Amino acid sequence: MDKPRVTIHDVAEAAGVAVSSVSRVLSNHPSASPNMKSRVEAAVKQLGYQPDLVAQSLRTGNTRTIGLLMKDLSNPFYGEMLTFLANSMMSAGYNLLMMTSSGDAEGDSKIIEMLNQRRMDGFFLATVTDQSPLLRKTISSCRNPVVLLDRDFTNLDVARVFADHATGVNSATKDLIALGHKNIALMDGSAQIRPARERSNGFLRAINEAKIKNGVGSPINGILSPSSARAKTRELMNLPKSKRPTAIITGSTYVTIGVLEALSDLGLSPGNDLSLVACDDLPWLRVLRPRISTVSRDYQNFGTTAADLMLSLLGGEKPKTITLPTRYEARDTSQPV
Amino acid sequence: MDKPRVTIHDVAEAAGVAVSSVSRVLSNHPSASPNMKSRVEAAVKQLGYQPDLVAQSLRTGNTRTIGLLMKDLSNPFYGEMLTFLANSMMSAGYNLLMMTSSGDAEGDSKIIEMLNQRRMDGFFLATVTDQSPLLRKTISSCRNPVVLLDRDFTNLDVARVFADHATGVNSATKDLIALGHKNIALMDGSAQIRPARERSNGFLRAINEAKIKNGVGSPINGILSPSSARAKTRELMNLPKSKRPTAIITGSTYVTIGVLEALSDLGLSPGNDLSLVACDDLPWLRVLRPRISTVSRDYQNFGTTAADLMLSLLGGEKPKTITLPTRYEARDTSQPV
DNA sequence: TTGAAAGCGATACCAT
DNA sequence: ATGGTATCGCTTTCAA
Repeated sequence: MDKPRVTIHDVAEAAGVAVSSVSRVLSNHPSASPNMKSRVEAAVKQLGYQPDLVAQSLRTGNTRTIGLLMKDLSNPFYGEMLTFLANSMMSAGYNLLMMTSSGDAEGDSKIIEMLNQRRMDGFFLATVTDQSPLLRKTISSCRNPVVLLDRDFTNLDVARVFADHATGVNSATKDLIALGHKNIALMDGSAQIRPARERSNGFLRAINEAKIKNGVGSPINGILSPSSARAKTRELMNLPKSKRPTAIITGSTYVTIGVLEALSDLGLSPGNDLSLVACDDLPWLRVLRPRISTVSRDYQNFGTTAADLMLSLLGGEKPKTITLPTRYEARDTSQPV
Repeated sequence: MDKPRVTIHDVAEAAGVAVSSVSRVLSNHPSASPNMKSRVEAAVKQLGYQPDLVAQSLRTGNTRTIGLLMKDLSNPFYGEMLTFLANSMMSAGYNLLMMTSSGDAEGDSKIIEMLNQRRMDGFFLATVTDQSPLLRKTISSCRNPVVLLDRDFTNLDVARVFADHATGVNSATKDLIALGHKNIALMDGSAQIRPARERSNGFLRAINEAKIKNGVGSPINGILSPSSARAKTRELMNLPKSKRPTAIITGSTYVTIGVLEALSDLGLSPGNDLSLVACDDLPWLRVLRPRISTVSRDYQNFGTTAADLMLSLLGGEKPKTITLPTRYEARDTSQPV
């Protein structure tokens, strides 16, 4: 039942050679006679020896493991993206130690420190905020390569993968304006992280360029669940007609779900009673009727790009920032006022 | 830039004490004078010392890390569930090393071996199949506690968390039969894993008890993507009327999406032209109209139950199997023939 | 080509 | 209560 662990010493003994020789054979060192090789390999096979990766890490100083921190594995976009990230890293021989964010900067900071203590070879970070000086400092203390996933700590010598949310939302907003909308609501999550800020930027740029005064006012941030999106939407739709939005742009999937629920509550139909653009084009959106207009990003591309970037850093290259496109696609719910 | 790592030796030297004393203070050993304590703590603080967890693992033999293997992080149910699993384990002081399945038994077997070499303190496994002797053998060689996530390797001394798919699907099927359906199709994923098999069982039990001969025949397995579900559905709906299903039960989210796409292609509306029951009640289903009948399981419950079970095993308790309920909820798409 | 031994950074036993 | 030292399992330098 409790078989003893077989170590490199056992192999050496069984083969009648020194441990250093065993190590050489196992790591394909050039100087190893065919005879030595076969003896060691026979012993390895016979004993079913498997190297202890913890000991190996302590000695060599690298773990071949990348730490990953993100807020929320249940976020559909990140879930999809992660599959590709993980697969790319795995086929390059790296593993992922995944941590879910605690929800605040102090907690995330602690997690990153822990990953450091575990000697991670690299870090993928999607922290809960990118505006915290504490987190900024903790990240700067990471001894190994860092790739930020759509987070924008400034003046940090790390790599970044961005999605160009601003351009996509800007196109969407411009299209809605061209369709005659003057009361457009952007409902989004936390402005503590880059994506929501970028969407705001793209949105406001279009509003300002068109020189309309947007009846709804500024982007609405801090909506973190379907239920709060639902409540907020009902509130908006009950405004006096002059301030009531004729179009809504939803920044995240959770918001989209809540908005759709609210519209259903109110007996309003998107595309008909108001226009709607959703950010993130997930599979289930394809089965909704009417077809909802979207601003989409490619999660496969995001995942593999982040992995490639990490691998280049591990290979000694310099950190850089890569921005991936987003695309506005008008469907049934982009309609004239 | 490349600051040297500060070790326990550095702390000992700075404090003018022995390394063993530093270790004692850090692990709250009873015999440590207040004076010693304060000297060490001062040195730790001054140097910013943080223990090396790799070295610690090698010495103590435990990593406080649980290995996790699953097919597909993008599977929405597992994504949601994982959040709760991860949070529970983290608050108990454990981390998760997450691996995505390679797609075949050999690959999964290799991954589990690797996790073993990394000295994981435990294993959460949702392998790509639970019918492989190779995998069975590899799992039995795990030295630390194993919790199977809805996988059913028999005669293995490990813990299991099951969802009672059979009962939920059985209720759904019975309801459809009561509504007059005699041609019911169950479309599902791989029968290599327990969930699809259980759904088949629950389905067939209802069919046989009702003594109807189901026009569609046996459950349809092996549907792994929306596109193949879409193709299969079109094929079914083009059958001669006597064999054409009047109701469909979809075993997974991917299948549900594909079926809905196909129905849209064919100009058929669920609830009206045929009945439909979907397994797994995800948030976005709530915004579809008509409301789709579902067989649901509680992902939060699944995640925390799995975590609690693992923690009990780590605490020395015996492995057991826990089965969690599923629930059939009739909505707008369970209609009379 | 091969073996002996030092060392990675901790913990814990054994003296004192 | 404290210090010295063996040990965890491996890699790598240094001699032979």
